Amino acid sequence: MSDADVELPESIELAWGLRERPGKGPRRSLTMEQVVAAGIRVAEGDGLPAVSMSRVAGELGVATMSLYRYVSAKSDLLELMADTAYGDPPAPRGPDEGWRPALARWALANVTAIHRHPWIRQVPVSGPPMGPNGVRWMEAGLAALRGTALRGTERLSAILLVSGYARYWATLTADMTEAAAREQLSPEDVGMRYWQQLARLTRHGPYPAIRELLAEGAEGGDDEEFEAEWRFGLDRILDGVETLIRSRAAAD
Amino acid sequence: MSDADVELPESIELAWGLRERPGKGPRRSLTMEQVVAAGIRVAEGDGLPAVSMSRVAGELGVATMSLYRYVSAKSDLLELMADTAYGDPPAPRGPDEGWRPALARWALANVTAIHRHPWIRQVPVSGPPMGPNGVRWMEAGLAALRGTALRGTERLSAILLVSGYARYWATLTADMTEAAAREQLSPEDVGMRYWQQLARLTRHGPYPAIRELLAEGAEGGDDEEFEAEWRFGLDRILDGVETLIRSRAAAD
DNA sequence: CTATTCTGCGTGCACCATACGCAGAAGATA
DNA sequence: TATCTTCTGCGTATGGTGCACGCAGAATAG
Repeated sequence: MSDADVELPESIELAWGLRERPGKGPRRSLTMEQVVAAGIRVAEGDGLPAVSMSRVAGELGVATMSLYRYVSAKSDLLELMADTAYGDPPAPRGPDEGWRPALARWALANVTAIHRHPWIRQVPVSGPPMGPNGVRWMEAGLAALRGTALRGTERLSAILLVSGYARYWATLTADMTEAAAREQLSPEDVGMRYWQQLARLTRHGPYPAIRELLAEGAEGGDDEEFEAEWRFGLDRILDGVETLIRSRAAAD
Repeated sequence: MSDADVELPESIELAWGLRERPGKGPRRSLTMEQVVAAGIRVAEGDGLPAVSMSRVAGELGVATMSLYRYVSAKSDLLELMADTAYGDPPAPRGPDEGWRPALARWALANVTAIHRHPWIRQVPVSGPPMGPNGVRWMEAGLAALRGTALRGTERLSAILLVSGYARYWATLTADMTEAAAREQLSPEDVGMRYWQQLARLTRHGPYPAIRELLAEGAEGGDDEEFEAEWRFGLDRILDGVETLIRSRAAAD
């Protein structure tokens, strides 16, 4: 099975620059980068819902349908936008760096990337990463675990786990921040309000565990608290990975 | 601060049945349940994109705009649909059941719920759970961790972590299954094809960790392999939680 | 019996993704 | 140089979308 003739989706080939310019026909007046950049500009300014084909085309001064010469559907454009927005992965694991701090850095970089472009989280994921940056992030994540006793598929599962958590976390916090901004409140207030609402809903009825939680005093959301909750989840995952690595190492 | 007068979003109040029928005016001809059920029926049959206000209204034999007497925006309807589709949480932790099997059951129930209604994963989450079922699931998750040495916020973080992973995992597998069905392939083939595509893209260039992974033989996706990867992630998380519980217990 | 309030819903608006096909540009071939 | 082939941008058209607005009439309160 030779890899040379594996078929690739059109927009992926374009994004990787694997497409030779066809001999005939007029020159293209746009580049893929320009189209994607225009989409990002719109999303950055007015949010993902504002990204319509006509709006993006307007941004570039071309007709709406011209975009379909670069992208086979809107979803393609969105995917490429997300890939571009992730940007460069964090620096690879240094020679003296352990897998754990390296993976923690990688996880944080995931969160930062989403927070820098909050609209990313609304781009529906439609499969494993194939864009140039997505693959580079994958490489960086796997590199953090090189040399450990983990098998290949386990390494992959581990970084999928971490990135899933990071995405989930970034989504949650970005949602709260946006809700707060929309209603001219502080994020702390939004958190507080949620606890009050939950308290009202669960005051009566079979919710002992929730009431126990609320009674403990729900200090809802100053910045350190946020940070602490992120660390909590991440540390749980990394502890789990460490447990496995140790047991693997002990078995050899 | 009395909880009694905390303001709640309109559709939430309606869903919890906290709204007394106003004296005046004509009787409503529909119930919230009917509207939500109609939306679910459409999503179930033709996918979430097919859920338009007019389509749902048609399903009920009423005019499009009538729905807005029950729901303040389409996003409200989607949220309520998701809440309803989650259905009953799994059975609470039994008296002889440890926290770990209980939480594992809860995690699996999350996955099952999404797989049973795959469109759920395309409903954008816009905040912490407030629907009746969402809160009940929360209660069940917290209950699994009652009696452990964990603090309240830690318990919450832990179940958020688990449910985030479950959602992420269910999304990934559902995406693959749908892609396979759409192209008349088996899920194994779709996985295999991805590895081939990745191999082609990373054949040249700075991707040593990925090539190492691919060289190890990427047995892509029979059912046990799937199951094993799910267990991998879940066990990592639970190991992490266990580590913390042990250290807390030792400290006392 | 009247005033009030809430109902379902018809109309209208702005906007959306994208199928189709055409005129003309550019290189390939003769 | 002339013709052919292919690819370009894009105008037009289709069949949707969510939802603001306001009206006629139903039901209850006083």
